[in-house]
Amino acid sequence: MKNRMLLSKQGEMRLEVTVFGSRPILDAIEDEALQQLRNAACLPGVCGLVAMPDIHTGYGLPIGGVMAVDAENGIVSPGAVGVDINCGVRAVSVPVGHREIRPHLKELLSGITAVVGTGVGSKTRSQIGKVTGHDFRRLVEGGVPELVPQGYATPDDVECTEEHGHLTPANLDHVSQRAAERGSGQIGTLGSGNHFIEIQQVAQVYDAKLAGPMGLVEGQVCLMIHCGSRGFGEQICQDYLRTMEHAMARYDIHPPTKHLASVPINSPEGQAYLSAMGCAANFAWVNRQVILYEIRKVFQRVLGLAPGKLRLIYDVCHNIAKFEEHGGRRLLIHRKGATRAFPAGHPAVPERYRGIGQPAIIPGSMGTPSFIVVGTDQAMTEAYGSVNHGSGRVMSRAQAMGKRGRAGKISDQEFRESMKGIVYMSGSGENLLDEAPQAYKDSVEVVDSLADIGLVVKAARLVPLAVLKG
DNA sequence: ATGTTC
Repeated sequence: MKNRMLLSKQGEMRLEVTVFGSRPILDAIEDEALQQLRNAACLPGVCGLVAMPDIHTGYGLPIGGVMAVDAENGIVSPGAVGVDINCGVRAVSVPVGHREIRPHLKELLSGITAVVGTGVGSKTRSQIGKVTGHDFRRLVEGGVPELVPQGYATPDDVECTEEHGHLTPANLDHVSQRAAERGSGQIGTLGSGNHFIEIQQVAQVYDAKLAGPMGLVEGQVCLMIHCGSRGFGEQICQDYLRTMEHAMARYDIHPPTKHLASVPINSPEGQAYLSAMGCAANFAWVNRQVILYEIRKVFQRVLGLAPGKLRLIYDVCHNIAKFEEHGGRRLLIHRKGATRAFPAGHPAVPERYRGIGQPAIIPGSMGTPSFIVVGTDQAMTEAYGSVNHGSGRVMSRAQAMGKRGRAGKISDQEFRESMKGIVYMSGSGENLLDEAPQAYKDSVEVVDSLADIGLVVKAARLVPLAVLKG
């Protein structure tokens, strides 16, 4: 089968696993990532497991993994959701030509850094992100719709966010005090690592029927925000990994590694995790919304653009577990570094996109193209309505930066060459080599390896003009 | 990803 590899059923595996990718991509996948897939295939109630071409080794399930579990008899596993719960991306169309915006890129980036905290441990700078107590509970339990009454989100923003920016169940009573303390000062912050805010140019529209409803026009500007649930989601993940490690033996669950600690979905611990995970998911959507609100104000000040002109195309998460129906069965779909991309006609797709399919946003690495694609029936059948979430690393952070003498260090000159013509700033104030384009697979090849077999249809390719790295 | 080794 073209662009697919099967990991055959062996040992305790309950099923075979499909990995998508071109031949060169499949050949280069780390053995450890494949072993992580085989391990996950042993978990109770697992009824489907696939991996995307941006697969690489993670904690528990590899990044790029999609694990479907029977909703009645299956387990839930924090390691199959990811540490950064509802890490995700939103894309925004900006009705300005790229030539028009170029002289203002530096001013826009520095304007954004003044209101959006960046770097490890960054704290809220946005006035509207500074919430505590009851207000914090309201936001993480209610999500983006809670921002509408004060005008921090529009009904249109809500409509164009996955799950309308509000996942249930979400009850803060299932979140530790420590997680709430870490999270309450971090709404409206970018964080670090591969998180970024990028101003882009629409380099190519592949299909006007798809790009039209998204407001994407060749030569015009587009904006991307990539971040997650910060210390809040991380603490929730760590808390429940620990809880489940201790509880799972009571349920006679013995995964091949504790990194895949799991409990039954229908256990008190499983239900509590899903409710806490819901809070983290809502936190992340609120986080991206507050950042967009602040960015709209910066664009208004610098370019005189009314806030309503920056239209949210879509907001997708790529680290989450959600109940969905596939093939007549109710399943808990764990997507870890994988993006939901439902096809045309699916009721969860906003009305304006119902005829074309849900936009999925696939960022490249810093300096390389990003894509907006739509899901297909093929992706629904073969991958539980999922596509890749990015390019996927080929080099660890430590390798890229040459830490502890590790091989593979990218030279400063090589990095500068790849970033030619792009304005970039780092919120962390450190070197940017860990996120250099050379540390990632080629985003074009990754997306094409799915497009070539009909799992996605490309709407547009976007290239960076200015990047704020977290 | 992450107050980056509770």
